[in-house]
Amino acid sequence: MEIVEVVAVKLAFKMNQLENKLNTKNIKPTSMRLLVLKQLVESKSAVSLSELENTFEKVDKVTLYRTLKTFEQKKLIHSIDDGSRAVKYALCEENCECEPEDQHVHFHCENCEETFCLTNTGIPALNIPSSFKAKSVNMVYKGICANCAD
Amino acid sequence: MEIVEVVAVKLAFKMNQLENKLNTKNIKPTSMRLLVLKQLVESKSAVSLSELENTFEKVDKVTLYRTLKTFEQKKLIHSIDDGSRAVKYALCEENCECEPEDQHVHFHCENCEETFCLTNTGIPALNIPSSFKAKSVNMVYKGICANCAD
DNA sequence: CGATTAATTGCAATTGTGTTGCATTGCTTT
DNA sequence: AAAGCAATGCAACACAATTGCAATTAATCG
Repeated sequence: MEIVEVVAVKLAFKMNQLENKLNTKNIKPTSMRLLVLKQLVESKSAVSLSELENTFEKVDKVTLYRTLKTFEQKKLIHSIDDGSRAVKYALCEENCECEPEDQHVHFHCENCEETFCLTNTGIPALNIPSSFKAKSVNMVYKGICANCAD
Repeated sequence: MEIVEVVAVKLAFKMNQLENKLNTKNIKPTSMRLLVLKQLVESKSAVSLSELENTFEKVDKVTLYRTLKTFEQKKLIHSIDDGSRAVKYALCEENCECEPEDQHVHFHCENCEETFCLTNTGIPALNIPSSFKAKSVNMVYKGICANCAD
């Protein structure tokens, strides 16, 4: 088997994984959506709509916007309000239902402006007054990230 | 002493308190700022710039914007990113330095859109990876508030 | 007090994100 | 192939945040 074929097979396999991810969440896997998902999988930090727009210069902003909305609604990704003007998005963990107990802490770097999922740091359950009925929670630290420190 | 005089004295006293608050934080107490501060003191929930704009129809939005920025910088008020499009502002507690240990949890109602300070619920210290240097933290619950429940 | 300087406020205009409506494309089903 | 529906692209809009500059007000000094 030629090298190129191997690569092609690996790519196909990868694409298949992405397709499965979409199917699992009941999202019809169009090529557009596969592309966006691929970008999200590969990115080390959360991305905003405009960042995504820059990645694929050819693609319309509104399409990306609606793609993200669909992904979020189907609980494939979650949105993060990091205090910057733009909402960021990142992949959910396996089996995430976006309930408070599924959610984790985020960190927003004031220097490079990137936002990271601290997936290992869950958000602790707090005793807020019982008259408030919480459905979700957003917890974001701001400061200097590992890459920008020193 | 006439009733009106008593009221006048009380008002003067109140204004004096507000003026003190500004002086303590090294903010020159202009009449504009006193007015905005008064509004902030009286409001039961956090306010956005546009809400403030509606309260004083005569006042320019930019003035209010800069007033809030000044207040925030001098740590008289803190800003809250509640996931709505607009940033909200609320008075700081006495002696607040806006460090993570001074900060408290907020609650944003998805029904009435109001945002409340849960001043009694501090934000717990978490163990985030030590490579991240946190300077501040924003924690907001979303759901249905006490007034909107039922 | 009047004149000079600095700080504050108001107005006009711009940027950027998020959003909707509608036309067009492309896929599915029969 | 035709009809129907979902997805995409284009244009336009809504609104928060922000900047630059002019006008006003407050503070300082002679």
